[in-house]
Amino acid sequence: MPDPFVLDGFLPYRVAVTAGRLSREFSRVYQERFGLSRAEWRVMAHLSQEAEVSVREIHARVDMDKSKVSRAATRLEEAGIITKRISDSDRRLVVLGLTDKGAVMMAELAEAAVAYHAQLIVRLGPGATAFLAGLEALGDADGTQRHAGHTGADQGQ
Amino acid sequence: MPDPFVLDGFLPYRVAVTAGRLSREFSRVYQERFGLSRAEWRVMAHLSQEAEVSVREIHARVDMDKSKVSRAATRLEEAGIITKRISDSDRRLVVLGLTDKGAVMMAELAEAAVAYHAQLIVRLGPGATAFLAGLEALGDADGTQRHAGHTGADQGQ
DNA sequence: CATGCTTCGATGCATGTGCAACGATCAGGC
DNA sequence: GCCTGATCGTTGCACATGCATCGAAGCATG
Repeated sequence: MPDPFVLDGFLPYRVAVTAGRLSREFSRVYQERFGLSRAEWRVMAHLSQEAEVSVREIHARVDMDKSKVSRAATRLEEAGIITKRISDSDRRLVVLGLTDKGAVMMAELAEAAVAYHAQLIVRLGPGATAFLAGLEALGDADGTQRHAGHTGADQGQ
Repeated sequence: MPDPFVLDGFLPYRVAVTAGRLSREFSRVYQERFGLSRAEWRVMAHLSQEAEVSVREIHARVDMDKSKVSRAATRLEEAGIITKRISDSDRRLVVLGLTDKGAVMMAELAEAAVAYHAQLIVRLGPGATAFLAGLEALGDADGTQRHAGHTGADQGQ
């Protein structure tokens, strides 16, 4: 993209479109199969990484407002997929954890995720490593700029 | 990402987070300066590429529901930034165009966009080309799978 | 022209979302 | 202990979003 503005080459635009497509593509797995929303899937995914995660941790690490995390957690709890309990060390914290039912679901989801990811790597071909490095570069650069509090802006949609 | 599922390495997740960050970062320009929403900015951006664009064209080319495009266009028209008129050749089509005021705005926005894009290229360093190729690969692969009508699913998050 | 089918854009409606409170809790100074 | 300020999660509210639907218009066939 030289001087004139060319939308099709504008990076935020292209990344957003790609993100939307990938997200939508994979969403079929958790939506059609388990009826999970995207927010719910993200909470589940975090729980698959660590047995117990607080709402705050999820909120801090990704593009999800804390109210979004909170509501997703409530829905998942009502569905018997996760548990919510007050932390012993800090009673302001709400600690989330998978139920047995949730663990079974997550195992299946993880399998599907790994398969989908492998498929994407194939699409990327030999440039996969460079692509990941690019994401890192963009993400880190942003991390450098952010500091105190957060801007309050919102999600990508 | 080998066998176990690792969220931090999951591509749809990483791309979505990066997209959100870039989008939010650049959104300050059009939000704080012109009070545009993201949807409105996208419509404007399309109009900067071609003098006249129909709602359909914007909807077809990106992750925007036609109702989203329609409403964004209505707001922009009310703000005196764009014009809407019925196409002569096909009276179902609504053709959008920038007003003088809109053109001035877009000129400034384009300048900011070009500057921001250049900044991102710097962040990417020598891997920029490979990163763009990766986006292409992911996007095209998806494009290969889509064919007749569209799935109906929309927008990310 | 008449008929049936498709496409475009707008709109009603239910739901999701971000943001700003708010209560509860914690940490620190005194 | 008491007070002040900060942090965490929830909730109210206004608004955006997606989806289904609708009317208007095109397009094809006869």
